[in-house]
Amino acid sequence: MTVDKTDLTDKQKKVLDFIRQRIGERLPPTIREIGEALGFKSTGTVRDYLKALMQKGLVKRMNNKSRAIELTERASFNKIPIIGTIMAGKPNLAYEEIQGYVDADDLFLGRLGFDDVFALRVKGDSMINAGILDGDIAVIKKRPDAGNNDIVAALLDNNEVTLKRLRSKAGKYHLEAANSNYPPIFEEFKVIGKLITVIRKY
Amino acid sequence: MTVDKTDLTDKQKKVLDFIRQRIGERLPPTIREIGEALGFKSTGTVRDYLKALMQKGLVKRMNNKSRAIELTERASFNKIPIIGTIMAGKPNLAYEEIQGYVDADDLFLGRLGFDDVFALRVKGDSMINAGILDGDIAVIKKRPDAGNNDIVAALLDNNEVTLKRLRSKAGKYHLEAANSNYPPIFEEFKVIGKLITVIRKY
DNA sequence: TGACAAACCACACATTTGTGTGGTATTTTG
DNA sequence: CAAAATACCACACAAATGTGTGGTTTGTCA
Repeated sequence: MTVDKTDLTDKQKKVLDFIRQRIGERLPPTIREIGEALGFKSTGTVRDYLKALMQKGLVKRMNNKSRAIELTERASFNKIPIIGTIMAGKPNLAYEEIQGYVDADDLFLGRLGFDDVFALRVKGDSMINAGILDGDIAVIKKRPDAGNNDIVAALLDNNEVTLKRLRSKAGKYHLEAANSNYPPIFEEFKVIGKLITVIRKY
Repeated sequence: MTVDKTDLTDKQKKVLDFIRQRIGERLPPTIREIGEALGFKSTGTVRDYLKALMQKGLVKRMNNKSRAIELTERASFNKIPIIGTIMAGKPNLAYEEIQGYVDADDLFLGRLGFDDVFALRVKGDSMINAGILDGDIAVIKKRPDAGNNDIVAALLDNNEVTLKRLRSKAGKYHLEAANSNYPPIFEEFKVIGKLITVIRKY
């Protein structure tokens, strides 16, 4: 019986979000800080919530230690999910085939809302002349202000997601590989997001 | 009057390192946790150290809040300093011309000792065929186990630091660019470190 | 020499923080 | 319907934690 994030009640989500926010900002909160922030007048109330979140496996704690609240990986939003690979993407980017996580940090991502950011593992050599290699991690920002010459993740008609450079010619956009072996794409496509960071590990 | 890290005494460095370690692992420590870890029998001792570190601008605190110890950017080792540029490096990698910081995280770097890791901004196109472009950030691990075919940061005789691929031929090592416009380097050189990560921000 | 900083200690005290017990009311579920 | 979960509260208590005062010793610097 796996526990799903959707098992959480709205209020439990709010508590979890607050903890996540505080951990991201600085420090995990104390029980009373949680209560004050969310309007609970009793520490017992907060403890009830923490108990629920622990039972659902989203939170870990240490006894008798102040602020010793941790998010489990499942609950953590410091980690951007790596969804599928760029050449074999799904039309909707459901968090179904998460391959792993990339740690996001403000310095890399400029303090973005994590909801709008995800990462894809690049497959293939179609962007090789832009210095993007097979196996690289492409960090993409959704619903972007993508414009001419930006590198974008685009959804094609055949439900493939591909990373290409966006070009405009005579008012019409098309996609261009950075590899002369690949022809430009003039078919219908939808821009999913804009490439903001590339990471390669050796 | 700028404060330099070298202003710190050895003991102060140890305290700072411990705080940094704990923040990286999980939570900032309490005063007593610092004392226990470093063998101080009095909370007053630890407070003296925190006071010194605060005066030197390396640490910030909040009053009456448990574990409310923060490292300032200058002291933070979650941030890897970007030292100079790869083409204009200095023979000793003193932390003198730090251009900025890169956030390191275990997921990117695999929980390395930060002392051994630094970053360089790549200048030039000599590694372009390895997908390393002008302006990229190259994360380097010092004193490495670099071997044949690894990309390394190497110190040349003319005191330049350069990023190249290490090649062995007939038992002798030389450096090779990933760009046919640049000839291989057979002169004397010293391997400083090995490339472990490349980061590119758009 | 005297002033000062570094590097410690002891200990009392205030405040913060976590824990535990025992409630009430409402909603969900078998 | 009864049981369980959710969603709260009050309050006492213990433990953890930060603060403050007042020391000692050692070495450096002017």
